[in-house]
Amino acid sequence: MIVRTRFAPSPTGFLHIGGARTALFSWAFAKKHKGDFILRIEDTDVARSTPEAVQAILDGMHWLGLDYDEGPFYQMQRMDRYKEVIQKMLDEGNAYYCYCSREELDALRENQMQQGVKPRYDGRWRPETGKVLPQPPQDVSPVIRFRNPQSGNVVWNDLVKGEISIANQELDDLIIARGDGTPTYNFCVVVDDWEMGITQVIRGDDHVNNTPRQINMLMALGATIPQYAHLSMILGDDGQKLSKRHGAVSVMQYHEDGYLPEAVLNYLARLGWSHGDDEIFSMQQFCEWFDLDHITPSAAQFNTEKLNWINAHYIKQASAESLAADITQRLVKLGANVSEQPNLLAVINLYKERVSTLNELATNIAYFYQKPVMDAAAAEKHLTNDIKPVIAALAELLKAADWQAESIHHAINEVVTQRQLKFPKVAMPLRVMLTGIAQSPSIDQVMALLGKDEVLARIEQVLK
RNA sequence: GUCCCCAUCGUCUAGAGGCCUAGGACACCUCCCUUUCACGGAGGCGACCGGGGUUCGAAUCCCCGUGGGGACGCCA
Repeated sequence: MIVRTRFAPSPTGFLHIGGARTALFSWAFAKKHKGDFILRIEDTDVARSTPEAVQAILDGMHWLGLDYDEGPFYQMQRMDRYKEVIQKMLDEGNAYYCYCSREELDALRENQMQQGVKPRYDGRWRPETGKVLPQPPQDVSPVIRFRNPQSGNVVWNDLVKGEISIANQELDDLIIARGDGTPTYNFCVVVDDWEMGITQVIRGDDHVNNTPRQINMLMALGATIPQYAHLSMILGDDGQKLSKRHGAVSVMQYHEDGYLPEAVLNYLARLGWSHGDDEIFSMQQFCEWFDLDHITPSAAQFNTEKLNWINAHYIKQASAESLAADITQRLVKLGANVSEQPNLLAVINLYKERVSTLNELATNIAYFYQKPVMDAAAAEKHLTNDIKPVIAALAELLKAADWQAESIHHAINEVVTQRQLKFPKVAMPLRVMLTGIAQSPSIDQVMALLGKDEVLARIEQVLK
């Protein structure tokens, strides 16, 4: 049987890191088995769903390169079909009308909570043989409930968590259609997973408790039960739950912060899944290796430090050419004027092994394209009066120098030898004058790229 | 409260009863490289939640406890 997986977000916000990992695992599972990956937008909560959120999810998936074979399907466009199935369930006695008002239900729930029992519908409108139902009130438009079995257990072998068993007694008759006739989440999922032929449902483990209900409905409909794999959640850097209020960020924020999609993907792949000691691997490799057996059932804490390390790796590995367009944008954002010279590719190559994000890269090389911002502490420490004559002498030598890193190095060495100094004694003030800070790659290479005129101008600026 | 799930270094994890003196990675520390800072290289620190079983033998299986999380909506 062909594998068919799906990612089914509700468009109430951006694609966050947890959703991205769920999508990644579903996607990889389909790829691994040469199956289909389906995108389904669960937008039945009209009040909270927005087109902007749909777009944000699409953007996030596109940035990560998580392409889908089918969809996006929108549940709001499948209303007719849901209503047909509801009618079928009504006809077959698997569903029934319930005329309880919200107030009535609230009171029931509160009462049960107080008594310390699990709040659930008491079945007062559930038809039973020999039972006399109350007279339907005129002013209530009824909801439709699924007639859940009352005995036995629902058992499934979760592909991540192992066997899970829940007693039907713990379940109640859930609402599958609202008073206005629109179907609810648990029902739409059932119809869609069934009719879209989903073979493995890979989703967050906040859905574990929905699974027995869904299985019961699937069985009532005579549908094939898919396999389920419930992924545990991702905690924030601080070990706290990620929520809209606390720490949850869009995957697009990682783009903005200068992370490469391949780094985010690689990091996410290793969060909760492993393949021996392998840490760095391509998505192609991941799709070959991926399986559900090596997913941890426990929650994982997000670790930005490690993401940074992986990102640094991918930046190092990337060609300057592939980074140039992105870096240009970031430089412009920093207010730098990216001109022909110094050559951006050469500058990127000089710096890409030293940074862990693209923002860091852009920030670090900005001084090539705009006047350096002088770090006060560095200036005070290195731009001492006794060194200024030395630099002035060097400037004279440089004026005549052939502008190559090697000849620049020679010029500096000449001054260093003449004055009987250590190399850093000259290199450090130079570094601060030219870059504004006390850290940079080899100063001769920096100077070579910066250009003779600019170097002399910057030295002059400080000396005068 | 009720039900469900989870539990190995600070963090991500390896581990399917003997290969475990518990392995790798990030972080941290030391040293090396060096023109500063990084990068890189070599070392180091550091964990099986507790208690009972089962077994010749348990990080691995079972039970209890503890701790954490999730679910209990006319949200998804």
